[in-house]
Parts: sequence; structure tokens; C-alpha cells
Amino acid sequence: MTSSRRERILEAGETLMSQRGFHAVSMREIAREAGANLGSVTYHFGTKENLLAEIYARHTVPMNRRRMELLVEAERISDRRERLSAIIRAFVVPAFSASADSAGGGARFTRLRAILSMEGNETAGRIIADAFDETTHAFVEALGRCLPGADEAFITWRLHFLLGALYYTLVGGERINRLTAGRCDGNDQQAAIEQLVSATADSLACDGAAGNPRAA
Amino acid sequence: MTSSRRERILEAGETLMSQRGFHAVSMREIAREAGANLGSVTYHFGTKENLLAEIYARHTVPMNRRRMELLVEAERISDRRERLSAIIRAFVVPAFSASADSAGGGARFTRLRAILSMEGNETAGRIIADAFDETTHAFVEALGRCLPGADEAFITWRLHFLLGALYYTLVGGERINRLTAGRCDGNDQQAAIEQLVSATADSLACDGAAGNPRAA
DNA sequence: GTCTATATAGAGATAGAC
DNA sequence: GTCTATCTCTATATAGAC
Repeated sequence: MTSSRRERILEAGETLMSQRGFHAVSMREIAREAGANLGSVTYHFGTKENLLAEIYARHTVPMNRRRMELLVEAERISDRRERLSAIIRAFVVPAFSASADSAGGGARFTRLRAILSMEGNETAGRIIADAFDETTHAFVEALGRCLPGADEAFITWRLHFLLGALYYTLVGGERINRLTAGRCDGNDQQAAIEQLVSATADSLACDGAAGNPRAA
Repeated sequence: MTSSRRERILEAGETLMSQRGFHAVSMREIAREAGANLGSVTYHFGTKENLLAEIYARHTVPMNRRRMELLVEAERISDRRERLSAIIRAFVVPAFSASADSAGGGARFTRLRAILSMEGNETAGRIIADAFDETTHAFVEALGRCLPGADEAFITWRLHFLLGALYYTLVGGERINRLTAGRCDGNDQQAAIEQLVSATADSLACDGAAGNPRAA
């Protein structure tokens, strides 16, 4: 094998950074978590920045591919309201799928993106802009075909809100449990997906919207 | 004076940490930004954790007070749809107000909360739970009175999404500009507030909602 | 209350043996 | 490809002069 260590280091880095961010995690900690030596980490990745870049690299392509596959399927639906939900679902589901699976998405990677985008990490920012903007445009356009009369700004804002809500849900699920005193589980991913999809569909399709040009 | 340095250090810490988080900012950097010496920082605050705690302390009370004032005003509105928007606005506006103003809220402090909640900072988490959960409950209840038939889980999820969207908008406004090639300004706070309010109102009030029990 | 100087620890990164 | 050992830098925090 080329190196199982290398894989384990990537995995360890992704796990730890997705929990606490970039700066709060040290190379030594990553090495320990991977059962490897510090020297081995720098041998494989050189710098900490580069380790992060490689963590991103192995996820972005498969994740975008999965999103686009689901988007194509969703666009085949003729009923507009059903299609709307399916498009949103195509955006959300890959972000929640089991970690490091063949779909390449995973809640863990999404958590990582959430934290690093908040921290303003430059390496991550550059990669994300390159890797995700094109896919995001495809979703804005698909939603536009679903909602004639809704303009680009309206759709982009709401897709932006969806991403923020998605990020926050993956990171702060505990808060829902606390606020509802356990009557509602913020870590139930299936429930989270359904809530995200229905909330976003309503925010896009509802005619009472002050921000919706179709209400004018 | 008791100390203008002390104030300047608090200000500097808040500014820097709201941009890059807790660990990426050093005490030295904060001292330099405040035009003070490192020794002066530890004299006033002891530890970095404690500096953070004091940054939070001076904002939480006035911010919650402002939210509650606006909530009381909103609840006087008789028209349900108007009242719904006003309640959401009462939640959102203090989070966007000019930084360090008399309302104690401010975009800068909200950015700080956003970043630290993503980083899983324990100090911040404890303070936030203590300081904000009670106010959040008041909003859930007010929304419940506005939406008979909507249950607690439905409302809590959507209020949670609002907070995530709000956080992400304050941190990642640039992304909107990039995605729309400048046709729409993510840093226009007035626009952001209007979009957040209308999107959330629709997500709560729309009858087509799959996640809305009133649709059943 | 503010500074200089320093103790102590931990970080990222490198060199070279195996 | 993996390890040990080490260089160099920076961090938080403290002690004590002013």
C-alpha cells in the first residue's frame, strides 16, 4: 500500500478540525489521533495549511458530483412544488450523508466547512469559492426555472440562508435539545433535513413574502 | 479615569476575535491593536479566557433588554401577519445594530458569537446558554401566540434556522456579492434584515409547509 | 496602572538515522 | 515511509521595577 498512515492522518485532521477549527488543533494532536508520529505528518503534507488543502481536495469533487446527480433527477419532476422540494433536498442531503462515504460529502466535512468559513480561513475560502460556486449557480438557475417571476437576488439570498441554517444545525444541534428541554432532537439528521427542506421551500414559494417580487 | 486602556483592550479583543475567532488571535496582537502593553492586558484580565468572558458580559444584558423591548412593542400589533414580521424583526435588528452602541448588541458582537459557537468555545457556550436561552424562549412563545396550531418543535427549528442564517450572513456577506457578480450586496445590512425577516416569516406562516402541522 | 523582562510551555517545521 | 531529535519561533502567563 502507498500508505494507510496517510489516510489515517487525513481522517484525524478532518475529525479534529471539524470539531474545533484550524488553529485550536495542533499537528501533534493530529499525529497522536492518527496513531502516527509528527514527522510522518510533515513528511506527507509538509505544512498544516497543505494538510487542510488535501482534506478539502478529497471531498469537493465527489460532493459536487453527488449534488449535481440529485439535481438532474429533481429537475425531471413536473409538479412545481414537488420539484422545488426535490431541488432543495438535492442541495441538502449530500451535506448530511455519512462521513467519508462514497458520496464524498458527509456531515463531518460540512462541519469543517462551516467552522472554517466562520473563522475566515483563507486556504479554505479559496478552495470553496473555486469548488462550490459553479454548483451553487446551477442550483440558483434550477430554482429560477421552478419559480418564474422570482429574481436572482431573492433566490440567492434564500439559498444563502439555507446554507447558514445547515451549517449551524450541523454544529449546534445540542442547542435545539436544550431549548426544547429534550422534546426535540437537534442531532436527528433525518428530522433536520426535513425541517430545512420545508422551511426553505416555504421561504421561496410563499406568496405572502415581503421580499418576494411575485407578491407585488 | 479608572482606565481607558481597559476599554481599549476590550474593544481590540472583540474586534480581532470577531474576525478570526479565539485561537487565531494572540494576546500580543490584542495588546498591540489596543496600543497597550502585553503586561497591561494580563493585569486587567488575567487570562485570555477571562478577557473573552468580559467581552461577552458587557453585551449580553443590554442586547437582551433591547430584544425584549422590541418584542413587547411587536406584540401590541393586532394583525397577525404584521405581528409575525415585527416579532422576527425584534429578534434580528439588535443583532445588526451599530457596534458597541447603547443597545449593546451590534454586528461585531454577533459575529463573535457566530464564530465562537462554531468553534465550540466552552466559555462562550456557557455564557450564551445562560444569557440567551430565556430570551429565546420568550420569542418562541410570542411566535406561538401568533401561529395557533404550530407546535413548539416547528417554531424552534425555524428560529434556529434564522439564527444560523443571521450568523452566516454577518460573517460571509462577501459570498453573496461573489455569487451574484456584484448585482446584490451581502454587506448591505438593511437588505439583509429585510430578507431574513421575510424569509423567516414565510417559513413560519406558509400553509404549504411539509413540516408545518397546520397543513395537515 | 503600566511597563520591561522573563519563565515556561507548546507550536510548526526540518534533518537525518533507520 | 516512519521514526527520533532538534531548531526556531511564538504563545500565555508571571514577577517586579517604575
